[in-house]
Amino acid sequence: MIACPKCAEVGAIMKAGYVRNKQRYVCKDCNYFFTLSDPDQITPRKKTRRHQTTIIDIAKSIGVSNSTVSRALHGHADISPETRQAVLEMAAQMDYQPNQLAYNLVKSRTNTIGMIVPEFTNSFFPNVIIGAHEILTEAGYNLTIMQSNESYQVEVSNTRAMLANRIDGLLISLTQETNNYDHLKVFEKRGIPLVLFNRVCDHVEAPKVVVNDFDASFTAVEHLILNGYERIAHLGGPLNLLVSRERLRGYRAAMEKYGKSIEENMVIQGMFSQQKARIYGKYLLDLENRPDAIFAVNDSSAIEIMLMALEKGIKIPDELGVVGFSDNPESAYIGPGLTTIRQPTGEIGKTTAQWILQLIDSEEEVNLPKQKVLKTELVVRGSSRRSQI
Amino acid sequence: MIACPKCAEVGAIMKAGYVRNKQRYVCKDCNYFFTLSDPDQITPRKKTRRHQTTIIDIAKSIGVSNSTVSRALHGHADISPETRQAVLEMAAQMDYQPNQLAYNLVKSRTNTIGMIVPEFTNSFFPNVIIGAHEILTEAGYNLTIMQSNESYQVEVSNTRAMLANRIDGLLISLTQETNNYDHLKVFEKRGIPLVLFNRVCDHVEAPKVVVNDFDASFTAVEHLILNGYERIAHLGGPLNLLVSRERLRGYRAAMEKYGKSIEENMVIQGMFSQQKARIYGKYLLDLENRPDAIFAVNDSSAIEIMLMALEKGIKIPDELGVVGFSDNPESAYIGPGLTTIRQPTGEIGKTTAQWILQLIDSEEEVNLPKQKVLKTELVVRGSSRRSQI
DNA sequence: AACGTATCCGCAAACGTTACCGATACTTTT
DNA sequence: AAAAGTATCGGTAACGTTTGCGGATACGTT
Repeated sequence: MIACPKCAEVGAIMKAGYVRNKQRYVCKDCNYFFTLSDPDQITPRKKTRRHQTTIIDIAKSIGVSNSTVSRALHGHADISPETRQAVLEMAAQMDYQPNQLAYNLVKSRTNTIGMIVPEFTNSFFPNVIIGAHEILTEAGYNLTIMQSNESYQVEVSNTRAMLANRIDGLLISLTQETNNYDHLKVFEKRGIPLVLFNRVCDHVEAPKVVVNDFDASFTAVEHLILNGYERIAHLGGPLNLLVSRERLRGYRAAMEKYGKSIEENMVIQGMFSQQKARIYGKYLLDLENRPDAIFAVNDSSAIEIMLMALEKGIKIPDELGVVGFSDNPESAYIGPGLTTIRQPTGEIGKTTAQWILQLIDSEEEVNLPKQKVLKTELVVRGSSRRSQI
Repeated sequence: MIACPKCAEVGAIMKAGYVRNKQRYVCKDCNYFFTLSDPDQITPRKKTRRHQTTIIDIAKSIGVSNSTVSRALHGHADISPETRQAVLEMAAQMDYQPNQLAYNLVKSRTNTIGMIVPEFTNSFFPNVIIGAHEILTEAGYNLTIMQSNESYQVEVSNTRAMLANRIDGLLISLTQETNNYDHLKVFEKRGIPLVLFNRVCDHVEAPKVVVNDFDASFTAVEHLILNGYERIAHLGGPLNLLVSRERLRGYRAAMEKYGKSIEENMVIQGMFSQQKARIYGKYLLDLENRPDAIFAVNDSSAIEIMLMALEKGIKIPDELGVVGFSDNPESAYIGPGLTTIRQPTGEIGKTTAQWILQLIDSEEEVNLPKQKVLKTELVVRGSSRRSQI
């Protein structure tokens, strides 16, 4: 018969339904509910996962407490040289690897900086990453990178993941689609440092690292004008990005300064993509009265246009001047080299990283400048160097 | 006077040393040790860090237990629709973000795949990353990337960090310096899946994703030979990398097949770096009897050599044929386009990622093939297309 | 009534570390 | 020798989740 595990009574046991497919009993005497543990089903959940040696293992094997081990491993004070030595040796012997997860949980910090970039296809962001990586590694931080793939949705989900993983700070360059910034404001609210770079926006209270897009754009267009081009088109980026607006402003300013009239049908703001570049390029080159120069928002668009022009037999730079932006590696090598604006990509990364580190260290509100503007450089190559008229 | 906090005795209090620079007392009566809490130093560690709402907060505010909240949030069974609804609403209202760290700790998994690459400067690895990223994101995994910067030391410390962060799997492409593989064997021992790609090695039991380097190399050299080049030099990579050895083998095989004698002073194995490429290039081009073609281990080296040759007035492809490896973006645009081997970078990334996912899912030992070889493609451009003799 | 069943929820133990607060056992000073 | 100081160690509560195991209620069935 079945006996009550509590009062050892035998007579008062009654069935009392099922729990998880196991017969359940109740002892009417002591009102104790119970099920019979199935002896067949011994150790039902065995540790399949190999056990990683923990601090406790070390502690046990040399007969000290885990707090002692912890302190010894971290070179803390309050530990005698002998025990420290013993702990370190045992740790090495047992092949101990600290569990960062537990550490992170208790310290509420991860020593990890997150970075979200829209794309990897151009050389720009990889180079920024290299710069940031250098600084962060030096400071003992890890860098985890995500790619929003120019999609707002992905960007949002990326920030969520970053948040869930409790990164100590976020470096982000926005998607060309991004119009809503609530997902960034969450970081402010949580007090997690945030630095925007390159593709920045207003509407969010965070430091920004950019280049002097206005000046660069102005210089580029001025350069074209000084080389005798008159009817200069601008193939710009999406206007929700500050970069695009600044470059547009620079373009307009330069045109205005030199008294060139802007033909509005030759100012196009579009998305970044090869396909779009082809479409807009075709449009511009097929115009009744086509421009004699094009200032494009990036090198890949510029190159796309150059290739189309060459195909059509339009001579560069004589019949068409082209200037790009960013100085991709291929730009130096294409037909007549592509004149472009070189951005200090490594510097951007470094600056961004340094800034986030400062924000993390300084508990609250250092009054740093809201924005840092790095200098670009006009690289003149064949695509715009017209024999002076 | 000082009173004992326990027995309220006043007479029997004596000093009893210091703890952390604070005077310590003992009550001789009840043998109770204590320190005086400094009233000035009120709330010494105030919660500067903003409190993030936890599951417990939600539980309290709607009067259920935290286990109920947890189950509700995860769409578990055993929760009534009403409570689930209430929990979800409250979670949204309180702006709850799950703490992945705690989750990771209890589940012993992080849903994160680590990736270590030697460099970012060429387009190769970024493209691999794009491919891997796509697959992993789709499967709900995060990808965290580290850069070993072609340094063995950094690679080791990267693997340590990955280990500490308890990644679920590692994708790695080795440094050109890497000769010791103990840091990878740790992963085997721990049962953490590992996939090598591109820069792989023997000596470690893990799946490898590579391209058909031998065939590619053979094809490239054969192509040069068929274009009438006779004295073909090979600028290879460091021989501890399998890639380098395979490419060298392919080179030798092709030369042998067509009865070309190999002049051993024209076979150079060196490190990947622009500087080295320049040095070796100068050496080759300055040889008494210089080669009439060069097959280089990568495009940047090849381009470096092309530029040097052009500078010296050596005509490409007539006086010098050049073939590279990888098809960097700039290779299509340089002077006479650079003939090169296109690698399926995206595919490499995808394959690697798919493989690690399989390894994670299948508990132990699926007998997958040990190695996957992807196909490359010879891209013929101007640098090797000699007018047939 | 007495018993059986299904549904829903709570308790509490992990997960591995850190850090606060004491507690020993000595050594030194008075 | 008593009192005070020093150096070194331990106990244990967090950190925020998940989850196995039971408990409790409500309802259906003999």
